[in-house]
Amino acid sequence: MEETLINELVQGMELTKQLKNHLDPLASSPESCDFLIQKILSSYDKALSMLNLVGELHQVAGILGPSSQSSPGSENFDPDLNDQCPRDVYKKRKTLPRWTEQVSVCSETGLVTGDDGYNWRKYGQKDILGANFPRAYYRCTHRGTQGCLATKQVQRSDTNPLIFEITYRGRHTCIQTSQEIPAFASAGKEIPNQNKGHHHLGDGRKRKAHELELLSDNETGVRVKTEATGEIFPSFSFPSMPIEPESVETIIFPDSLKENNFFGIDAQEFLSPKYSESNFFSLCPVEDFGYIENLQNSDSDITEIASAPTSVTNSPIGNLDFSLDFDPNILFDTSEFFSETAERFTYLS
DNA sequence: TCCATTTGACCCCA
DNA sequence: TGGGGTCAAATGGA
Repeated sequence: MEETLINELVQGMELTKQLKNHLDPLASSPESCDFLIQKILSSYDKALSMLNLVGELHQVAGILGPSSQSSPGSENFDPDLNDQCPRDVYKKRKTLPRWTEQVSVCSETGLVTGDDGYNWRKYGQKDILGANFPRAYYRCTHRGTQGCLATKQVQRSDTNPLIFEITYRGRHTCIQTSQEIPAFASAGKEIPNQNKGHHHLGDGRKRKAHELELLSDNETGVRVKTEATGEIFPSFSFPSMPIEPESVETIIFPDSLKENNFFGIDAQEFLSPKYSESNFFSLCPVEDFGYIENLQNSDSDITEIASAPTSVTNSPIGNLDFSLDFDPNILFDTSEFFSETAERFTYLS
């Protein structure tokens, strides 16, 4: 916790320095300055939130075992969990912190891929009563090996099909290797314009990590606006460290990022008879920058979130192949920043 | 062969 | 008792 807190503060300081450099009107755009300001505010906000979270984390630590707090990201596997009766397991899971994100996309958007930096495995999908779209259930890949209890649920909003609600439950107690959390800066450089991309990670395996993708036959561009204010600005969050359980966040892809070709993107056909009528998209949430790192797709990724169990290949959305390559130099020195971010993700997990 | 996804069945709780 | 959440066998892809 302390280390993470320090990281946040250090990051805020670094960003402030970068912002200072950007204050030169000839060297920077107003968008990038806004972006940096938001990042700085976010860092300090999270640092403050961490201080307020201490009590909660103690509570969680009591549930998961002492190691979950004293050494986040280390061996936090609760050996008793698997041996417990199902009732106890359910009780534990119920007490895990939970928070929700709403990921929205504007209609003219293209595909956005990425993930939150963690490896998720889908373990179920269910039709929810009263909901037009099924809910997908994911859990951390490291559940078996490290006992990480983090799960998430992804469901498309009924009221606005362009909004996905992602409910996270439990914090990651697993160790995400550096290969699994590549630096964001590498995303734009190492994964440019991939066709039907299969992105190899450190372990050499293809990884299907993105839970949402956005498909469109229109020009790619993602913009997210906060529901509360409608204000459009770069807003990234760290669901790994929720400010408070049950909080709802909206992830926004700023125009500035779009203009800077922020995302390396692949698109693929979206196949679903149930949702093809409205050209449904699937997109990946971007939590901080860690989300954007693993840009990949697979044939199954799209359907796993938003498709009906029985898919038909009559989607009006054709094979798409577009990309947005982010030039990290436009905004700041990403290598340093994202290495810190990766470290923080590892730590938080 | 390994791993991820699918999906029907089961369990728990309101 | 029904719905939400999870399990686990079957299946498929690399």
